[in-house]
Amino acid sequence: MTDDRRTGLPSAAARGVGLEGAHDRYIGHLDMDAFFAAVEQRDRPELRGRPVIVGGLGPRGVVSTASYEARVFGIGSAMPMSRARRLCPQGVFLSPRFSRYKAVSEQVRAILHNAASAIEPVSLDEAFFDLTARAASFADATKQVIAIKAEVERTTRLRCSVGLAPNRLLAKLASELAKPGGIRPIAPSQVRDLLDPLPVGRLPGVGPVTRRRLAGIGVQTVGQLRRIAPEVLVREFGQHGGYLHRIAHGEDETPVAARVESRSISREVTFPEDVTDRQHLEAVARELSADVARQLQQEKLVAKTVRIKVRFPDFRTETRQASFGVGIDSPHLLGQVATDLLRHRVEIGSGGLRLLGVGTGGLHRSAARQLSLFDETGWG
DNA sequence: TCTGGGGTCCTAGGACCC
DNA sequence: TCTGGGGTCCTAGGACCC
Repeated sequence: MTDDRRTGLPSAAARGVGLEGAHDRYIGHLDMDAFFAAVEQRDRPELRGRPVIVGGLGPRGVVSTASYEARVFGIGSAMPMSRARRLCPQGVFLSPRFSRYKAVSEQVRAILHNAASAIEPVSLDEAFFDLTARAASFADATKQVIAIKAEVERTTRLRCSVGLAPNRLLAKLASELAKPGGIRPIAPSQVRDLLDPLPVGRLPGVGPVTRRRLAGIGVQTVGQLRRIAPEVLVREFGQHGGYLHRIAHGEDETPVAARVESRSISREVTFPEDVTDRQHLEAVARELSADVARQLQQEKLVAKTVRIKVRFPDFRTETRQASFGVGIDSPHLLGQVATDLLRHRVEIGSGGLRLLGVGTGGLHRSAARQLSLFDETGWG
């Protein structure tokens, strides 16, 4: 913001170092419109203009993406598929084809890589990118964004929405405002007028729980949140309170930077029907472990903790974990630990389980990878 | 309406060590 | 015999995001 110096000490301290003299950044956020459904409609022209719903087709599936035609019926992401079918019986219901989406996503990322000094993918259909080092002014950055959007749409034959703003928070809000298919620059001078009327739930990081708690202290809009003293927010929400204060002011110094390494790798399944058979559950645990191990090895990582996750028919969810002094990546060992945890640390009642998951954490590079690093630097 | 699957980050309590 | 405080690691759960 242009008037950062106005607020005084607490927020300046909370923002951390390096702000003084920092000049405006030009941060972009690109979001593919109704991505999974749009890819299906692009690949199969007969689906164009029809309500297309992509998601899990089993009895317990949920909607991943609904095309704009389907949204007219009130269908949206995370909705149970059973409900979506009731709302729109004539809809076209499809299982996701992730490898297809991933290929498109890589095309988009390549374009962004080429155009920006840094990019940070958020998911298959979303990415932040930083034009600060490549643009002479906000107007110049806007021109570049127009070109980027055109290239993405020409290459993929899909529509996207793009936001441009001084930071990630605002860029993300901007791309939402740009939907569908638009470009929305937010200049620093516009920030307050734009934020103040928004409901707090529109801010990233404010979910249902925080929204309810904020409503409890009389806060419903960003403008109201902005007027709450930072000390009050910190007292109520701890660390998160400091974050709330900053985003209410439209402040976000987080850099655009691709994550280097996975912090956790996991697989889980929700069964079509609750499973009571222990043998079956243990077999599934071993399969999930093998999948996790495969990915660990692919990424040249080993795990120091192994975790299982169970969900009961009443939706209660529990986790159990075990840690080790050395890193693990073998499917057999992972499966052994997972089945042990399942057998000895969880009370599975007569109702069985509706979900079983195997996860790993405490990841670090495996020895093999370290050796190859030595090789690369000529020390091998 | 009946709730996926893949993640990230944070919190709080307890063990253990110095 | 009673009792410190800090640091780190582990565990379980939870909020949130796409």
